[in-house]
Amino acid sequence: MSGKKRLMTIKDIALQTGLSKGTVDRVLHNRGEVSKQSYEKVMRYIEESGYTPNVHASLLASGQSHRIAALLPNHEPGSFWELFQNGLDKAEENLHGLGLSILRFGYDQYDIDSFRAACDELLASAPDGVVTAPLFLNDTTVLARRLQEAGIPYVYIDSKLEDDGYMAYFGTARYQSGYLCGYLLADDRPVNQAVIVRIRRDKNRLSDPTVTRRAGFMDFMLEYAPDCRISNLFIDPNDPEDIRKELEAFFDAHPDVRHIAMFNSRIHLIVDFIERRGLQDQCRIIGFDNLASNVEALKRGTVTRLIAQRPAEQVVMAIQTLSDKILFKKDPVHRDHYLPMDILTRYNVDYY
Amino acid sequence: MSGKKRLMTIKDIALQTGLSKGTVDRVLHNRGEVSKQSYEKVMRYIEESGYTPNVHASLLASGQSHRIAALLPNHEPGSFWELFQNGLDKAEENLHGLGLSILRFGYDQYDIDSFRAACDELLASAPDGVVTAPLFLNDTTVLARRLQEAGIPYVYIDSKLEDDGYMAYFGTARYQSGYLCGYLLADDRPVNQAVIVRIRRDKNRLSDPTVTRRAGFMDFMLEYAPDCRISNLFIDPNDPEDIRKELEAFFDAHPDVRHIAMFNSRIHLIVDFIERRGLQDQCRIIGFDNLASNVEALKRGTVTRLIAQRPAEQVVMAIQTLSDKILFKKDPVHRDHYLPMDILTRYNVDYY
DNA sequence: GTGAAAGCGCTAACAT
DNA sequence: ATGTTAGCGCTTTCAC
Repeated sequence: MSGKKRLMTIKDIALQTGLSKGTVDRVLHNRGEVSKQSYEKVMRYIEESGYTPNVHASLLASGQSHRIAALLPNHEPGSFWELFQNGLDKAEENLHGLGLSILRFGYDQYDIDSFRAACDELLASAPDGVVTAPLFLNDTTVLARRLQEAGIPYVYIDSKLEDDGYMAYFGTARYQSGYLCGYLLADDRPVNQAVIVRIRRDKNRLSDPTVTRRAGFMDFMLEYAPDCRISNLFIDPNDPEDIRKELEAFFDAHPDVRHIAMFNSRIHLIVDFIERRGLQDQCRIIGFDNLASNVEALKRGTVTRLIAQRPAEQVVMAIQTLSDKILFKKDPVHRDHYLPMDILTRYNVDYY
Repeated sequence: MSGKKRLMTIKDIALQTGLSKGTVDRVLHNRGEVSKQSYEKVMRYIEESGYTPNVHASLLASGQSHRIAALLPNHEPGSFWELFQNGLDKAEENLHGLGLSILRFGYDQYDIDSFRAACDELLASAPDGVVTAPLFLNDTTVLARRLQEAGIPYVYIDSKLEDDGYMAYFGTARYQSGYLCGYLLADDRPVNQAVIVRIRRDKNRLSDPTVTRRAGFMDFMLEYAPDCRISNLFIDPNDPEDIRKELEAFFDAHPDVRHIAMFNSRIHLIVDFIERRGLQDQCRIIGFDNLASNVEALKRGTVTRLIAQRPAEQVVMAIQTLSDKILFKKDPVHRDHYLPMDILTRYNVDYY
């Protein structure tokens, strides 16, 4: 087994072109200090021969260990952001032995000062690459600018800013995911009434993914169920009593509503009420994201569908992209990567 | 940027233990020819210090190029097996420069002799790892035994044999995918009649994925729509005229059937008929696999849902697993990997 | 049983 | 602008 098929090396190229290894290396890395003539001779030969550099030798010789910084909100157990941390753990495995490590920077997503402090720490650590999810729009823009100035590549996940300096983005298409939500809720059956449950809060400066999703949802409904009356109901996520009261009042006033959607990851908040009121078998309920509590409700049959956006995969791919850049100088082919919106039912969720 | 954090090397170990690099290496690789005393001194120091070998140096020094053999049916364009070839292409990119290459062995899935010939070729090439999808059950078992004897690790994709020697399996849960198909077809609405369209053919010795899927489907229906009359309709995939005739006869005899399922990748075969007869807006049609022709029909709205099984990802993960084993001696944590069954609708299919 | 030394393919510093 | 050279950490041969 294991053939010893000797592949071409820069030494071969040097020999064939009558130049030295050093010059070939300069060409390969666009380091300049090479005559146009030599440059072209080498390039031509490389293309003809299909030479590929030996990654192991390259990495060994340059012998550096690199670090990727991950800037994400602190996560309570079972929350949306924990799904991303799982991705970080997974990515870290892949990096093992490749001379790459991950530095994690956390902050309180409701405290902009903690975010700023984390940014400062991050920059002070002088990483070779950064992955982050833009939550504080303005301050992330500031961070982006500082990273650009330092020549540090950065990748957005979950959502992106249009700052033109990011190397890549991994996330889902939000408008489309709202549209899909409409389809899953209302396609193929008459729907006269529906309710969108929303979070009542002051969202000072925070990016809100649900706005775009709601737009997609409304457009679907406008087209396919134009006569459907769509209500909006606001709840306080941190006050179970408020949730109960609001839902109760709503369903007392609208006893015929059987279609419910929520555009954030908190569909689990209403599950308790639905089950207490015995509505679970009559309602079609669509939510987002495979948090443990959401998945439980899906498997019980209370939640009808979850639309999930592969948070861990977003992180893994972001880190992969950064390590390709850092180690192999490979740029991503595309900049924006819209990952699949997975439709989860009680019968396929176990395989995700 | 880029820290030069020097990690520990075997040289350090040699210095600290008062031995030489050579002896340390012998210990690290259990090559024997080392006194018990030295062996233990080294082992102890390694554990204390948490030394990790530098993979790049190791691979560079041993300087071998390895090969992974892929044994898959030849693929007509647009067919199920072509999706796997895409995975091979993708995997090959990742291997580039890692000293790993892929050898492809094809065969005619309806000609067992061509399969046997391919097996012989494969073994003659003495690869370092093998990935294959078991179609000819008996002969794949033979291959598996020969690979075991040769000490060559092999990975199954798409389906697996219970031969106890395979290193890993990547595929979907078939029974569950059939059950899911039933759910997508019949949940949440009354269904009195349904038809399963099947392929009429002689399946000599071939593994048939649809058997298990059908079982899952029937179990779902038995539980949730016990009164539904389920017909089976057989068509010849290579004879469009036969398809038209059979479908026509069926729908003339059962004009009220509005629910259709197919458990292989050929749902596209019936699309033409459905559209000609103008049934597309009245039928709920579920098929498997994201072949281009299936996806087109999904996007037009004729096919309602596709259940897809990530064929390319199966291949990529299989190759990844093999290369981890071959290059880094890493064994997979799990043996069997059931990949998600993706539910594709016209509104999320573009993101897959 | 152990040590010394050459060399894997590449990088980078230093000559020229 | 180009060539030379000394490693990077490990494997492997060969001598002792």
